[in-house]
Amino acid sequence: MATLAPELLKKEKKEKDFSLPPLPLAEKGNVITRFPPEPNGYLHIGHAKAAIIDYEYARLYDGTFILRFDDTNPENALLEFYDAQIQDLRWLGIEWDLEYHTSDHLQTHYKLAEQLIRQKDAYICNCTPEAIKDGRFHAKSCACRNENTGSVGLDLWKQMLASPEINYIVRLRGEMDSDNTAMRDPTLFRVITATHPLTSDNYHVWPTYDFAGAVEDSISGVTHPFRTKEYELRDPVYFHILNLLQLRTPHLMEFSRLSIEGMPVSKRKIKPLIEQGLVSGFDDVRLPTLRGLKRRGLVPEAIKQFVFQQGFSKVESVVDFSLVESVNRKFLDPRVKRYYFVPDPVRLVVADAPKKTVKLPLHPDAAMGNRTLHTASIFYIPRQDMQKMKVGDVFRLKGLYNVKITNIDETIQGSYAGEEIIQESAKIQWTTDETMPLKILVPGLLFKGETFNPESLREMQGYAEKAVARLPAGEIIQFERVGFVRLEKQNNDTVAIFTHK
RNA sequence: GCUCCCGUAGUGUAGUCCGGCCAAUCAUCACGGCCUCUCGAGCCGUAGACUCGGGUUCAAAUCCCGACGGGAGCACCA
Repeated sequence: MATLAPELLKKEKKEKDFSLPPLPLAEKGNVITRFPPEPNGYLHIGHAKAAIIDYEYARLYDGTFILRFDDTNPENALLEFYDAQIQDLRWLGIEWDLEYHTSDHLQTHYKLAEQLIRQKDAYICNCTPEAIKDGRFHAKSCACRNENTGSVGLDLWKQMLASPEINYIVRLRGEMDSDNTAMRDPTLFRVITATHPLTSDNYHVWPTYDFAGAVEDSISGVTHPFRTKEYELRDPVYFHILNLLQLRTPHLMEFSRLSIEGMPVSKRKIKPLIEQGLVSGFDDVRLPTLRGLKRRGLVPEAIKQFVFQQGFSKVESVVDFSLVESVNRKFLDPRVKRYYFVPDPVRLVVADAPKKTVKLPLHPDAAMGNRTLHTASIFYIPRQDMQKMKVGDVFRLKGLYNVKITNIDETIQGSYAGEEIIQESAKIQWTTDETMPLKILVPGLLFKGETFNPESLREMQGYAEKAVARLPAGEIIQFERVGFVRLEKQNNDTVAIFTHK
């Protein structure tokens, strides 16, 4: 083949697909996956990774994909986030076959709990949290373990269900002497009296993640649940619970969390910044929340591809944002309109300027049409470019004609210097005196190491060409020689958010 | 402290299960060139890595042991 058609070999090598590795124990048509967010906040890039992997595997195997809200802690779940998360997922281009809430199934969970207690595989513990913690640390069990199970346990369980005043917990009879502390009789149910956004005050006994997660995965038919690595120690708990209940055990798998250098995802870090007014909210353009990324001009396809490129090993990685940028740029470049923006403008007067009407292409390659500009003798050009120039230099007003500099002062004086393109001359973007003043917000790294970077959001002031004023908010364009930006309305003003170069 | 997971260029990743075809893949970043009326895209090139130490073997990124480094868990959060 190498001798017959060497070009084929070459091409094969170049095409890199980021398709998912095959799933173990998977058959086409028989794969069910699930994405189980807790409705307690906005989705971020880490959630996106999980959701994309879950969703894409279901698709790859012609399977079923479930969106399940793990809302078993009424203190955390907030009504607004069910919807917000749905919107974020839709934006990502993810579709699900089934949607439900773990809180829909509390009665089932109660029945299973009862079964465990009856089997003496779970017990009611009324020790103090401190005692429990201490016991777990020292691998010592308490008296409740043997006393409050079976029929005695069942009785206490009924009391728990009957009154929120009975503040006991249900614990699994695991292995108190296990090396794995997760197995030292983990909590299965506890009393939480906060009002739940969906079930209101109807329930006050709530399953913990260990119980609810395992049970839901099993009874909803999930075949391949993925979770992040920090749950790995809880795998034995997961399987133990299902085995005791004689429920089907899915094929659990873990992958590492995805984090981006300088862009924290944790609410613990972000919330104080919002409260201090250092970031505008969870949709701040410096944040890796889906909303932040969207505002910044990241497109869902790019996020998806970025996730694929990361793969999903168990290696912890801190990705550089430039990897995200480059993927995004490849999506944006072919389909985004070009305009001129002049940062830090300086006035240019071309004394003998011919009056012209020019059509400038909206894209260098793609057929996107033109915008029309009328020029006279007044222009604005970037100060930075002018600082490199001296009297006598010739540069080109990009797409227009050449100008020879005759004087440099507060303003630049120039003279018309012909139309033909001079290969080695600078081509500089410009506006006429018909401009649109525009501010570009330039996001940087929110954190440098562990400390907040006070210069993480800079501003670039300048003039955009007038046509930009007619573009709809939300449009992403490229300002030539500046970078990609997304336009946004902020109190009746249009501002641009710098996406990346 | 104990337990578990992980360790390939600056960053991310393929390869590790089933040792040889790996003088190690691809991307990104950096640098240089070509192309282009953009500092974008495209094309070409340069630079850059198997954490360390032992062992097994004819042969180790790949298997074994140990160290070191990073992460996680020891919640009535998920």
